[in-house]
Amino acid sequence: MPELPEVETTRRGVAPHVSGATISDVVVRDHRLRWPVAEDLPQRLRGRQVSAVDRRAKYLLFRLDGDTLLLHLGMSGSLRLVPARTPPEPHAHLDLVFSHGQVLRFTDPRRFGSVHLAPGDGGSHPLLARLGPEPLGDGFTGEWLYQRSRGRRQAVKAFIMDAATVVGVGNIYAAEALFRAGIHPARAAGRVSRRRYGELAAAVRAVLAEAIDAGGTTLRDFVGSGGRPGYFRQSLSVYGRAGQPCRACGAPLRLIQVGQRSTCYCSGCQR
DNA sequence: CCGGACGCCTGTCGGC
DNA sequence: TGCCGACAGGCGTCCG
Repeated sequence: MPELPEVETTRRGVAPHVSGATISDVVVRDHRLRWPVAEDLPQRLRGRQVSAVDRRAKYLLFRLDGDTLLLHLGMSGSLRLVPARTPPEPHAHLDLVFSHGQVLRFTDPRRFGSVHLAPGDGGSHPLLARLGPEPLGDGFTGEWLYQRSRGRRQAVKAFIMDAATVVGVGNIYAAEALFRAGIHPARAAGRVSRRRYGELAAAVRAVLAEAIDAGGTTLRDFVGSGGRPGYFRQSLSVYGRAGQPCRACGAPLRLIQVGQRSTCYCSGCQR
């Protein structure tokens, strides 16, 4: 489900309700996530205060005193704030129960999500240690993409979906950014010019920022922490529109496989 | 080092 | 109606 805009939407929804709140209990209904939930997680979290909720890549970071709880939503995960004693729906695997009476509930049918408690700011955790720059931060530029891509034969779409290149760009927003930049998704990363990487970096930033403003993209079941869907879907130019006419040139949008992922693009607008 | 394939899960949808 | 395969917003790991 979630790429960076959906995770950021979740963060913004959750943070005001849990920042400064104390975890009174942790309920783990199913330990079988992407990695098994640590058996001692409840005892290590109980009684601790959340000072802030941050985000790095697609991870939510719950700041505790000296530690950080890393939470990844995987493909189908979502976080909801619900009143205490709300009966759990199917796949509600984890609850953080707060002393103020609200429960932060993690629901994830496919169980590709994960929860880890890491020391310090979490930055040295193996899952975070090798991540590339944030797309909305200063470290992400066309020049960075250009330098990093020299000599690489990998498709440019797979290249920008690699978290070592830039974090947070998944299948939807990679397709959208490439459309905006006019770059064919299967073009070798090493054969994209410096000028076009400048345009691609700008397109990635713009599409992510717009999607955040819209509360993310809801394809089926994504909802923000308050239960509202994102409405960026109506702004998608290519993702999910195979066979439909390009809004720019009218040509039917094509569907191909790039790096084992379905990829929609316009053969007229993207070269 | 690089890049491609695979696997982890459940739910949904289209075709027969 | 039922079954069956394909596919889905991610990503770590393995292998050549």
